[in-house]
Amino acid sequence: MAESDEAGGEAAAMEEALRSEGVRLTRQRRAILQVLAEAADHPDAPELHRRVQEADDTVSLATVYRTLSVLETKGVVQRHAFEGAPARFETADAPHHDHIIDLDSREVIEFTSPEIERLQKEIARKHGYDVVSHRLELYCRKRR
Amino acid sequence: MAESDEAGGEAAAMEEALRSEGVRLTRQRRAILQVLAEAADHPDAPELHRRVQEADDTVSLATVYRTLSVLETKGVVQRHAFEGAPARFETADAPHHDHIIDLDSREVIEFTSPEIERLQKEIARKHGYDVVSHRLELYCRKRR
DNA sequence: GTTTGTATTGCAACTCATTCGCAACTGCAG
DNA sequence: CTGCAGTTGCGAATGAGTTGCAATACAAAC
Repeated sequence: MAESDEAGGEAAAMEEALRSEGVRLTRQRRAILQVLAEAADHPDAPELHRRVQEADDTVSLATVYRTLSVLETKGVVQRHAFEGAPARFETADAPHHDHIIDLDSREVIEFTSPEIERLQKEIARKHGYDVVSHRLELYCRKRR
Repeated sequence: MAESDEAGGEAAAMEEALRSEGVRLTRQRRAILQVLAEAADHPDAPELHRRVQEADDTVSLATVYRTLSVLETKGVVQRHAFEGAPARFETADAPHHDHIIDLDSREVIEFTSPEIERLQKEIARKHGYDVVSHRLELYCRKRR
């Protein structure tokens, strides 16, 4: 069970990070962290809620939203608001990356491009700005 | 009055485009097109509504939304949903471009980068995809 | 011009994702 | 163990945008 082992480790690491930030660890938050650590995809809040309830059906959707906000401000998860859809979440353990969204399956593929990052900084500087954050999404269809 | 002249011409061009698409031109739509043509910024729907009402206070917000949808599907305006804010609109007369969003003033600056476009296509192809559309936004602060 | 059939409008009610108020509960520092 | 500030569940509220419906107004045909 390599996957759940890793997920367990990841969840533990996130708990540690939160504890050191003074965030209280409740039963609900542990359950949510666990589900997030296990998720290989980019679930939205209701889907996360569904999965969490399989382990603990006392967790409310409001708490899922509230917890996601806390986790986001603590840098433990990332929120992505893709076009025309509710926000989706992923753990922030992987280094920065951008996304390809499959328009047919809604599947999300991650990619990085140091070259694009460099160009972005360059463009911003040319306009007198520093990049604080950016969003790059490619809405795609399978090539055939 | 170079600006309003241009705006007049742009509004007329949009009307023409719509007429040829079989879109009925109402008083309300003309007023909205006029305001859009005059806008140098990227207003959101309520702001557009405010401006339209200065010329014709019978136009409702619902009609502004409905008209924007029509204009978008006809390719006459572009909708941009920047992070944490209602959608903003601009006429689709200019060629494709991406955006820098000033986090302090909320001002929007347009830019293009053929180089980034090229890299995007390349990355998508590498993953077996064709890019249908994309979104690239740089959230920035003035450099100092 | 007048008629006419359909597209469009204004209004208010509705949706959807997300947030909030509040009383009850519970981690966890002491 | 206690105490209490941080959390939770519930349902109500929010904000952006959409929609049903009856009234209206384009614009094509007379």
